Amino acid sequence: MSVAQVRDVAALAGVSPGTVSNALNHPSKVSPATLVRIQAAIDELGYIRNDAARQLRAGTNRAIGMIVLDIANPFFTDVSRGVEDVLLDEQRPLILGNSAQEPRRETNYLDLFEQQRMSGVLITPVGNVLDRLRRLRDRGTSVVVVDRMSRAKEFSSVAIDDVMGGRIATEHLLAVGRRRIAFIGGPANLAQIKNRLRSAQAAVEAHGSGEITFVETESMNADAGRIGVEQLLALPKRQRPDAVFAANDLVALGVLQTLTLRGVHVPDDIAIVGYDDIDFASSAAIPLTSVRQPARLMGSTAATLLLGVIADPAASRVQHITLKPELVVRRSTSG
Amino acid sequence: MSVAQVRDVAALAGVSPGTVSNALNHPSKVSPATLVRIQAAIDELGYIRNDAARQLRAGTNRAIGMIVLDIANPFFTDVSRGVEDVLLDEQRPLILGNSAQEPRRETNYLDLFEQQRMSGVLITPVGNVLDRLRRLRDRGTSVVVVDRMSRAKEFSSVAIDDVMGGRIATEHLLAVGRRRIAFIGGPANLAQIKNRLRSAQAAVEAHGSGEITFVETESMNADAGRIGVEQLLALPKRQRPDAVFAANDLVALGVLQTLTLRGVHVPDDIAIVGYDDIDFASSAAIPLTSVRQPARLMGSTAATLLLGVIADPAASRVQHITLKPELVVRRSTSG
DNA sequence: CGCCGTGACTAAATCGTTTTAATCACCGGA
DNA sequence: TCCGGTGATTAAAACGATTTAGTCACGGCG
Repeated sequence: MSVAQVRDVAALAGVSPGTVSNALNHPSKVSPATLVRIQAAIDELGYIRNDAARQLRAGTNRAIGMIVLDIANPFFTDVSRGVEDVLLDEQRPLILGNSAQEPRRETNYLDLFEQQRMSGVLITPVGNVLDRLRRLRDRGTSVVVVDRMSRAKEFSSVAIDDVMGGRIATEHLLAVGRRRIAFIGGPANLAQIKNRLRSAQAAVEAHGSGEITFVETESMNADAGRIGVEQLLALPKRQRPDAVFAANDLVALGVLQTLTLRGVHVPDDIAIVGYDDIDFASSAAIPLTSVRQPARLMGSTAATLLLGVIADPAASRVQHITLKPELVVRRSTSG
Repeated sequence: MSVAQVRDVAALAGVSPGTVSNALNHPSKVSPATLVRIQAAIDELGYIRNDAARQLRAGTNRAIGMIVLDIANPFFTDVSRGVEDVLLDEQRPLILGNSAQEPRRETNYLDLFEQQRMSGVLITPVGNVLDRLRRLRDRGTSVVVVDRMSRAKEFSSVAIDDVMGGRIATEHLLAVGRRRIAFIGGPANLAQIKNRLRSAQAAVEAHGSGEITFVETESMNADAGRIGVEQLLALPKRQRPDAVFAANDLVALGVLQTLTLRGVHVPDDIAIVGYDDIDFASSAAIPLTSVRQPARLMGSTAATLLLGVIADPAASRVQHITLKPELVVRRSTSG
């Protein structure tokens, strides 16, 4: 009995363990007088409930699990902030997992969440986890997909309109007179990449003049941007693009740095549009024009949606919420 | 029996629940033949162990909890990466909590970890949590303090030598001919700030010429840098510093952006040294000289230390490991 | 006066595993 | 032949809470 248990508290307060449990979980069922006696006993013994035992008997874990693509990307930490905003009020702990875009790690976290019988899971999927998500749902864990329209449409989701994002970025570049646009990002099979690229192409076609080339990268960090833009600089000068549309701001910053180093002027020679509008976009020495994604709002929306499903899994119908991005114009496109 | 349990698996495999448990936890005690039968049954039923029950009986939660100061700061995500590197091999889940420098949130996470009977906790404390940490230890949860020398010396810790960091940054500025140095950061009561500032002052004194002014800020992000440097630009030109030593890279980036906007040349007019050497430091358009902190190494070291304590809480003695920072010179101080 | 409802509390069952102690068959050595 | 040891398995206890089904006293009402 190195650590206090309900029975110790009960003994000290002169009641039964059941009453202590009621005091903790259903205070209205206990008389005010004993309530204070029990509280005093708890304080004196420094009692902390054993959550495993509670969970086993109660059958439910209040915690919410979340799996993000890349915790090093400020965009995702912003999303998690939005989730926390909502969960904190509900007194529900958030367990944050980082898949780092590796399916193996994603699976590890899904295993963990499944073993823990989480009440809910928020996920930006990387691998093919549809079956896993179904199984989670069948076991009573509610699921909401974040930042990616769930393909099977059977899970509620919150996403940001990538088609619109691709369009407004491209239209802006066209409006400031750019015609040869390079889209840098990847891998190409990511839904986000596909949508943004496709709608950029559509925007160019609608405009009637201009062209888009696709420079595919393996990942989406600053190094990828550096490598991608080197390919463009290797081209003969007249074939070079006059604008870069980067798949996210990390890539854009890599591009910006390399161009500056090479003496290419931004935006006069090459304009740059990024994506996400992370904090660093505005603190770059040449502030980045970027497609702002309401990351925090997406997080809080997803969390609210999830709580709804948890409250009544049967009644709540599947919803797909799409938020609108917004172009933030800065010096990198309008010198 | 909506979800499969050990007894279902046992029934299907034609063995007892105890044998299934052994197959899962002590495979060597089970004959190879039944091992495969049990595995087949598990696969067929899609059995997932109930971790609450396991934990209750086994008395131990394999998970490690970690509380960081600010998940939006790349420095801390790097630290967590280092922790993950180690834990992944050990098959131990990492539960990441963000205190966001708010004592209330820190306490929430400590409550959670205590209720869950975590086997270990890594923490960069914000509030006064010494009593809480002691209680955790007394209940069998091992504790290691990260990035801050634990004051009471009773918990093992890993930190990075701030005194040395302040010194090498300052010596570098002096070596490239700077004499009027402004230190921007805060709040002043943070141990890190104190140490870095004090040793910078010591370095100037040792050098014999030069001076340091302290511009205190409320927090340590890009906005703080912008605000801080505006104060300096308001000074008459001859009183302006010729170098800025920023308390971290976020601050430095804010400084850099403002100076560039105002037409002040970096590094000719004002040189800048940052701290942390986050990825964005090198992708800034004028790459930042910065004091590199081995964040990932600190994370992995802390995790290894923690695993040692967990393995044998009694035998392992308290250790305080101090890692060395390293100056990375880039264009912001050497045009 | 008898009955029922109610508020406060308790004893005991229960959650799903892991662990302990026991059983059983089999083998080798004395 | 008997005994001890070993390997594989099982039955049952145990973990620490919550919940269920009472028990008990009390008071109001017909």
